[in-house]
Amino acid sequence: MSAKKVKVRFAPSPTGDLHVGNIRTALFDWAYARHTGGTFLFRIEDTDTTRVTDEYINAAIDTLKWLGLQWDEGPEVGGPNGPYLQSQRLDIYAQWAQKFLDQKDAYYCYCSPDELEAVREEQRKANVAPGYNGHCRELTADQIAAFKAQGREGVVRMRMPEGSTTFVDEIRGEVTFDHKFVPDFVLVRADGSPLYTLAVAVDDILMGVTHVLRGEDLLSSTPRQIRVYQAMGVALEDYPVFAHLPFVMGQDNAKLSKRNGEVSIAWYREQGYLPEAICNYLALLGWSPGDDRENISMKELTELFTVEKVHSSPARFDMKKLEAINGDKIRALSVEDFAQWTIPFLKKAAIIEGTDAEIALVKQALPLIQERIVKLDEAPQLLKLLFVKEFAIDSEVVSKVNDEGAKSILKRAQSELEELSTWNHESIEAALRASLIEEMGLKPRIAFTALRIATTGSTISPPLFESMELLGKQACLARISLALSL
RNA sequence: GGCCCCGUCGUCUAGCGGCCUAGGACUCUGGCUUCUCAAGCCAGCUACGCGGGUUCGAAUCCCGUCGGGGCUACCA
Repeated sequence: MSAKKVKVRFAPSPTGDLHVGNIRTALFDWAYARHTGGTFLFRIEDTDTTRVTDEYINAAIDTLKWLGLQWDEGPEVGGPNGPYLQSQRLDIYAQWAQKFLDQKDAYYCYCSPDELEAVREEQRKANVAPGYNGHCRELTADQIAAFKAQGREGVVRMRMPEGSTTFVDEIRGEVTFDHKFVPDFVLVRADGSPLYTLAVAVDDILMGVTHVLRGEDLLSSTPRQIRVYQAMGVALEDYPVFAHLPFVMGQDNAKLSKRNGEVSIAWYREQGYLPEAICNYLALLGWSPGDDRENISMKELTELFTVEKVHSSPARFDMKKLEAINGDKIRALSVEDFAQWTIPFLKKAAIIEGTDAEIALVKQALPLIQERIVKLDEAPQLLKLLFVKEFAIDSEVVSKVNDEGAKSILKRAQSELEELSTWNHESIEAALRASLIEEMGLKPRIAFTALRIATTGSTISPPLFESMELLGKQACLARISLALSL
């Protein structure tokens, strides 16, 4: 391998929201670029105008930023090899296509889609490898004129010579494709627009990409890219290094889809997964540092990541493990960072409006829930007891504080708490234990459950005494009175 | 069908000829702790797809087989 500076590209085709598989690829691309001190290039492959939209392009840019996968060249930041949207590079592809035609590496093909499909159908019936049959390979000028007279617009097709293509995949080793199974492929549509096969190869060369780390679904298209390099006159040593990453599969061993798990990163963001957790988890799918380490920061990933440690076998996506890692990352957050992440979720759930007083209370309460949640979107449910205007006990547990036993507990607690001069969780707990547990002889579980329901409205809450402290004496007593009046 | 890729606990993985009666993590089960829920701690279950070789010795090398996946577009 040459000593030239590494340049890795992430080049999605935004035909939808970026999904788990895309992100895993982006993460590895980014990590490899950072590990080697190279350049991370971000390119948008929007040659399929029927499927790519501006909305998806913007979402992709936004997602990469949110994840912290900062690119050195690409949309918004620019760079020496722009533009980085293929839709803005059409003239470049047209020039190369023309050059290939001039060199006779490519030719016009006038077969209609229906005719091609008919050929393929015949091949399937005859049990022959389906593919272009070379019908228009050697058309004469007269034949071309005849097609044009019929009003046909030709596509530009690349001529695949006889023989085979062998390349070294950094993950899989040497791979060979016999050209018998790589038919002449289309570079330019009849409407003059380029296809992936043309654009990807031209751009990787023109942009100086040294390493192509991409999904294994593109493995079998590699001989076609190499054919374009040859037609471009690229020297062998200037071909990029290929490494095809294994798939991320869904729970049922099918490709990840809506059916077998949420795939859109936007969904994970809304659920309250931290980017660091997503990246940490995804890093472990198809790669490992080689030892038992699993808690890996972004910085550590850039230090540890090598292509040699990437697997060749596909990995299944496991939401449970992601949740576990997310919980770990949440617990590791400073209160300040945890607050910054959580406040938007509280606002969105209309638990708080965002006043200074609310924020101050939130920050006091957050340590109580930090080890109790796995996703940020669980925070509103646990904290709402501190902020609700119209307090009400959850209907399904109301019956538990309705009976005489519960009322006697609440009455005693009420009188004890009214007497309390110092209002903090230590004093509250001390007073209640002395009266309810020791004097009344109640089991803590019984006594505090009744009180928990009365003051927090639920059987599940942050720690009781700390919650009462934050709620305040007045509110606590008001809620206990309310429960007693039921 | 053809071509290509892949195959260690349920899942992610460690392992690159002897350290393996196969290690870690998640999940699950049981227990401890406990004001609920968590967190934490302890314990347990469960794997080298199968069949042949090579070798003193194979999860590790070779062959076959079975299984899974991708591609087979004027998608990427």
